[in-house]
Amino acid sequence: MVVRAEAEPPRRSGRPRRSTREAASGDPRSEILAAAGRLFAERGVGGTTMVEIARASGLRQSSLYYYFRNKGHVLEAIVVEANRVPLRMIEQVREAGGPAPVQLYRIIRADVAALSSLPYDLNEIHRLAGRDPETFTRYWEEREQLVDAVTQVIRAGIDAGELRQMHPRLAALTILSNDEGTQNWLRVAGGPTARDASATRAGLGGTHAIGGFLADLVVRGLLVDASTIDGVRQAADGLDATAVLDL
Amino acid sequence: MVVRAEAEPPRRSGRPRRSTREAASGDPRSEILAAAGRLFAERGVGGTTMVEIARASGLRQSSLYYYFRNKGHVLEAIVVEANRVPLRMIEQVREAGGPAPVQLYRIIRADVAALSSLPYDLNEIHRLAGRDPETFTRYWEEREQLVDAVTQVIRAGIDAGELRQMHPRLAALTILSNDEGTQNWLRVAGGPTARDASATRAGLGGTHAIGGFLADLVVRGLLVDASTIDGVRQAADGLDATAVLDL
DNA sequence: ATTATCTATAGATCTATAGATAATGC
DNA sequence: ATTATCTATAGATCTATAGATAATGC
Repeated sequence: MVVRAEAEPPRRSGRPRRSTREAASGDPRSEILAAAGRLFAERGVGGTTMVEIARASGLRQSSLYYYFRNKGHVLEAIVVEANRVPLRMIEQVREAGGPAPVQLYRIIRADVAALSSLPYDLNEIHRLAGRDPETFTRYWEEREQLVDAVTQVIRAGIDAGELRQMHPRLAALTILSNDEGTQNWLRVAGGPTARDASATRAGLGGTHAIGGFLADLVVRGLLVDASTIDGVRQAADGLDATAVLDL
Repeated sequence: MVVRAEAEPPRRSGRPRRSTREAASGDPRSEILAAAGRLFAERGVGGTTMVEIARASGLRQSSLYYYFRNKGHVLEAIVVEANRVPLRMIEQVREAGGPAPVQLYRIIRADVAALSSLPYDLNEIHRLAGRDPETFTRYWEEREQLVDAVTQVIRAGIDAGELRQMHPRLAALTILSNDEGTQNWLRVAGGPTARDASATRAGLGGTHAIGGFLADLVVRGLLVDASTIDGVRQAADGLDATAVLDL
């Protein structure tokens, strides 16, 4: 009898892969999605082929069809996550409570960080999801929830007299689109290559600093009394350092 | 393959088109670029074929190659315009002079309007231009000029004590990316269909109002004395109503 | 037997070139 | 003759299915 050398985690069976390089992380489904996400972000969905996704996940092209009916379904699986991350984040912030401006500050900063760690370009997801509403119904519903949640925080701030009188939904949409715009230039910032981009990010103080700058700018712009921004920032930092550090 | 020189009168000869529908506006080159721009924005570059571009410009697929060597060159021709419009606009604003915050206000509002009238998605252009720096050298140079111009306005404002102490380039990048983020949601805002999007735009007061909101928000966030925003807005409106109305 | 992969391939594009053709201009 | 378009098509993909195969599990 041969003694098995390694402890086997969620061991699968089936014919072994030809290519041993790549992959090896978790389950193939997730590997495929991760690889596809990276490629979609880099080359766009239309510019990415199943062969490329396969190669990037250590499989042969046809093996992808064991997990996904076609490229559209790969995209859909990715997109489902797109709103989830920010949505969960906002809920946490709202549960933690505190004044509306503080919540807003934390939401913006966390959103920038969350978006810039996404493996794909949200703006492209928007475009694609807009083109095929049938498939992406769920996406648009959750997107709506996201806008609603931010709108409510803003409305609460207005009612409390902390934020200026304004159109809350317009403000919410503007804020979210600012975050997404920021994600976009964090991706390409400063020039063509990824090296330049990360150098620029670093030069400007990193994602956290950039998100902080945007949060500062926006919240200050919304406050009735702009001079209270320092207190808001400190309160937001305080909370970040404890309850929701993991964001 | 004879490429036509930069002729001045729009000459008309050659075999007649099969399809009389569509086109007919100016020279074929511009028609192709306009059609391609629309399609690229809608479906992405990778998701657009030469057949589709041809059909949309009233030609047969192969006829496109009379004007452009390949799809990449069509894209390049479009991209060249991408920074030009905002760049020209910023120059005009700077020439018109006035306090930095007023200039900034006008730049933001005009930029949002300019971007949302572009026939393609700037964010995708960024991504594509980032992937092929060789072809898009000119694009990145002009993009850099754009960032520089805004940076200088901000620096002037800081020096004059009108704007808060901050990292001018970070602020400039943030502002430009906000404008672009706004373009993006103006495109898809509120949901899947174009009808919804324009309804949402209208419901929120139109492009001008949205740009105004963003300008208000950002400039207020940057001002040393936030209460001066009303004067800034009025000054910006005053100038808009005279010198640079055409923006 | 079940599972996860592979190889092979048809059918469907899509690109880019070659060469024909229908106008106007000389 | 020159120009702008057309038709036709080779060659290059790319997708998605069929069917084979190599593991483990029973």
